[in-house]
Amino acid sequence: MTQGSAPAERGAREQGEANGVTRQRNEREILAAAERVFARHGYRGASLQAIAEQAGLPKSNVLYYMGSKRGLYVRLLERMMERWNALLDDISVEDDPAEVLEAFIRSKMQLSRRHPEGSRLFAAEILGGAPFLQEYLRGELRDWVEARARILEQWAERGLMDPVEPVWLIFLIWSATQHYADFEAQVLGITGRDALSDADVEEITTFLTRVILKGCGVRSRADTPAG
Amino acid sequence: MTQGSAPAERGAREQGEANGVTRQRNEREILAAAERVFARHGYRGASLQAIAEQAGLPKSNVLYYMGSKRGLYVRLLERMMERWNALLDDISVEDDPAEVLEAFIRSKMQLSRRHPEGSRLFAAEILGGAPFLQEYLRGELRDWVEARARILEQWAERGLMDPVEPVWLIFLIWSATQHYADFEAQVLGITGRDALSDADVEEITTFLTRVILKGCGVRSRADTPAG
DNA sequence: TTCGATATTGACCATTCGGTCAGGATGTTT
DNA sequence: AAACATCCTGACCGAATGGTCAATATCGAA
Repeated sequence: MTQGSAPAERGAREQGEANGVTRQRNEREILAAAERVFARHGYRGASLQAIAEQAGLPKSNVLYYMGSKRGLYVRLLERMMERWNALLDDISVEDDPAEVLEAFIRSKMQLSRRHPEGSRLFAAEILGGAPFLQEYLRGELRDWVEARARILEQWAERGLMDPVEPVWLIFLIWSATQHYADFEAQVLGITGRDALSDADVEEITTFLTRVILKGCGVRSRADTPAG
Repeated sequence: MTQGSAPAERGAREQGEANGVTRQRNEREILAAAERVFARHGYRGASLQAIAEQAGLPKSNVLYYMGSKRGLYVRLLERMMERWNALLDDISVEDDPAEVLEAFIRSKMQLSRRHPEGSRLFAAEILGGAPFLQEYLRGELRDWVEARARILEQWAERGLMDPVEPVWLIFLIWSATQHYADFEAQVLGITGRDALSDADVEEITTFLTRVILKGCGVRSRADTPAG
């Protein structure tokens, strides 16, 4: 269950050049199917058979493309981490807190909406104790949080927002936005909908932005249009 | 994967009377072990072998007590739902919004802290599309939410808080509190701790209460001690 | 001590798991 | 057409899966 070094899988090795259309399509299909199955059942609970069926390919073919179950899983996690890392990559103390926080909430919400399966895959991994992501959490992601936490602190010092613990605030935003992907089944069951519409998502985003910004004492243009 | 009616399992049937000490202890041990394993790996990913090992019993004995994997799982879910249902069971429009909301956040936080495995078990179930809990979500829980939503609306009408969409607010509180159980691995990895102390939990609870109450325009005694 | 009920568990079963491999299909280059 | 490399997949493997069952062990009541 640790990550270790890739054991030189037989197939699927840097065929970026000699790629056919079929290969690309199959690979895409497998990744999409695997994301669904892993998200739904977790690493152990997912079976290559189920993934193959959803991808419309024989199991052997999946292994031919991906080498191993573990390799496939790691690849999916890495793809999700890339999407994640692209979030809010360049902010500085000079930026407007209201704008940045709203952009954060909005982009995080969109990430959950655009990639619900990937979001759930990530959630399942963390839920299981993050066996494959320990290193990432204690390294990259920790630095990411620290850097943004310092900016939030400086905003507080300048009186642009309340002096709240920045890390708890970041967690609050993460959890609130992630919720609508990870707990989709619950949200839909309780609200009695088949799916969340774009309008729903926009409404929720507005709600979260308003409550969280106001809750942290961030001066938002919406609240003080003439100030 | 649907719930259906229990198929009259062979063993473990209303032995509430003729119970020995051993039975009680074994049952408790099995349930605790199963909760851990199901929480970590989900329903499909969990194995009776692993549960039996963690409970210090042979696999056959686990089946003797619990009848089947499915039965064991459902029993755990029901136990968790009972704990959940006990939350905030009696509130009325006459109550003080600040007090009620703080009590909600605090008790939900304590539930996640006291039963982290159960909390993660529930999360895994929802993550997988809630195959066993559809009925509960669309029935009991939905009513629970509706009832509280109406009270929140009335508070807003009376000007005791901002007119926010109550359901989104309830989801916000759920997600923010649940986060510290479900994403514990992430929280610990990022904050660099081995575990969250009581003091940490108290600090987080205070933070959440302050931000959310302020964010919804609820007048809290902490903010206006002389008002 | 005897005896019926309950508790316990090792052996076993059919099925599914991730993964291997030989060999045929396909396609590109000469 | 010949030769070569890549692609594809059915058959198969040992291990693990949830579950059954018969045999044994344990224990309270007679």
